[in-house]
Amino acid sequence: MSGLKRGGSRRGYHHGNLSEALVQAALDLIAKHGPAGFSFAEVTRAVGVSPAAPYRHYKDRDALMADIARRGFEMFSVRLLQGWNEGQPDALSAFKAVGQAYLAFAREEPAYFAAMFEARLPKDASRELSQATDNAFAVLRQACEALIAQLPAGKRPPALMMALHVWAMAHGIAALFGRSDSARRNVPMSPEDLLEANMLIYLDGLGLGPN
Amino acid sequence: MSGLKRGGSRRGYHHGNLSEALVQAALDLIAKHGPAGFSFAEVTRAVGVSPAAPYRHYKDRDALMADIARRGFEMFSVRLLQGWNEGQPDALSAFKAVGQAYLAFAREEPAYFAAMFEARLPKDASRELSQATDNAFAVLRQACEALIAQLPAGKRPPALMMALHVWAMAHGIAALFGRSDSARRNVPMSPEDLLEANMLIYLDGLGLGPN
DNA sequence: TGTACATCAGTGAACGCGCGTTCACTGATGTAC
DNA sequence: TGTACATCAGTGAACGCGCGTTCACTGATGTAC
Repeated sequence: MSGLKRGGSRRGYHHGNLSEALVQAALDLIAKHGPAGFSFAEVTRAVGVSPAAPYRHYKDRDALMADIARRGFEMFSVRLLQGWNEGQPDALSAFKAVGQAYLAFAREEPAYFAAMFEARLPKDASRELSQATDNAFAVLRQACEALIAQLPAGKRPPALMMALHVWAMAHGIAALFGRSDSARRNVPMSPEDLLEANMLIYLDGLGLGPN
Repeated sequence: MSGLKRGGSRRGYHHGNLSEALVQAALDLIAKHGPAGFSFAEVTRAVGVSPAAPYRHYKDRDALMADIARRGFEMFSVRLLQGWNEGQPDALSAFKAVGQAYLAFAREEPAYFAAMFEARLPKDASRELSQATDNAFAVLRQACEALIAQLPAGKRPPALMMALHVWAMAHGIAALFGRSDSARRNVPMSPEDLLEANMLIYLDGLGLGPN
């Protein structure tokens, strides 16, 4: 319990939870104006601290952005894992739930989603960010491996390829049709239905159809 | 031949082709720093005109951006149509070529691609932009319809849904793995191979496999 | 063909503004004894 | 328990800069007669 103040009482000279508050304020601004749509200065004003305060916690704007993306990927991994639910009640249902979790995250956390995929962070922004990204992908891959295991040995696609396909399908639909914040092309199907149909047809093509 | 000067001689008081030059300069900057990474002022400096000059041609930065996106979608339609090549030599090959054209465009014209899909333009930015977007999608849909026609009448999926799926697959792969400009996740397959495999499995699932 | 005039397209100076970053500072907290 | 001191986290004023936008202007072009 590092003598930090709790509950955001925010009365004293010390904020107590500034880096957390900076992240939240940045997320608000990203949700409103996109990943490029906030300034370091604007964030300090939203939090109510001096413009020099963030430098105690982040080297610069990009470091804050990378931290937000890292947190995003960590939340994302959790959501995908919850969707997977250890493959229960059966692998196929759990697999669909992973796809739905992908779309739900894009819709419910547009600011994180933008920070993760549209912030143009340098690939080597931080070790932690790379790790968090890999972890999220590992969930997709794990789900694919469980489905692949249901196929006869001679007909199994590479799990890596399948995971990349699933990622691309979910991401394509999320990016094009599944964002609530910015105005996207509207189509006469929900992103959820669209993705489920897409994945079912794809799985059918792999021999994982209802047979 | 509206008395415009040609060849960018750019000696006189009048530029002669300023709006074109502004677009090109903006594309250069977008390629380097992303869709949010250029300012009106920076563009005028690159072109070598006064900071007030663009206002004769564009109301503001967003209007320039929308014009760039419109041009991008028009080029995009042409490239996709070339890929389709009127369904020659056969519908399946032509269909794959459309997918490859999608990826080629994302790779070769990252600035246009970013302006089209990542600039967060308001959906009603301009009538011309909406029209150009619709035209590009119509090419995908047309290709899907040709393939669907090969299926027996009872087994035909809705062309709109199929076109949306194809768009999502191509876009997902392009956005995640197919951009040369920004550092993206690298994987041990080319985006082209990845997309071709994805589409083949999908088509197989629709009953359009090699049989 | 020549001339007067209207229109067009770019000028350049100016403005107020918000930005990122620095600096010496100071209040609050933690710790050694 | 009390006191002295070190460390930490936020201050607030200041800086130079590039931005978008405006304005009256002027050079170049097109056209009517």
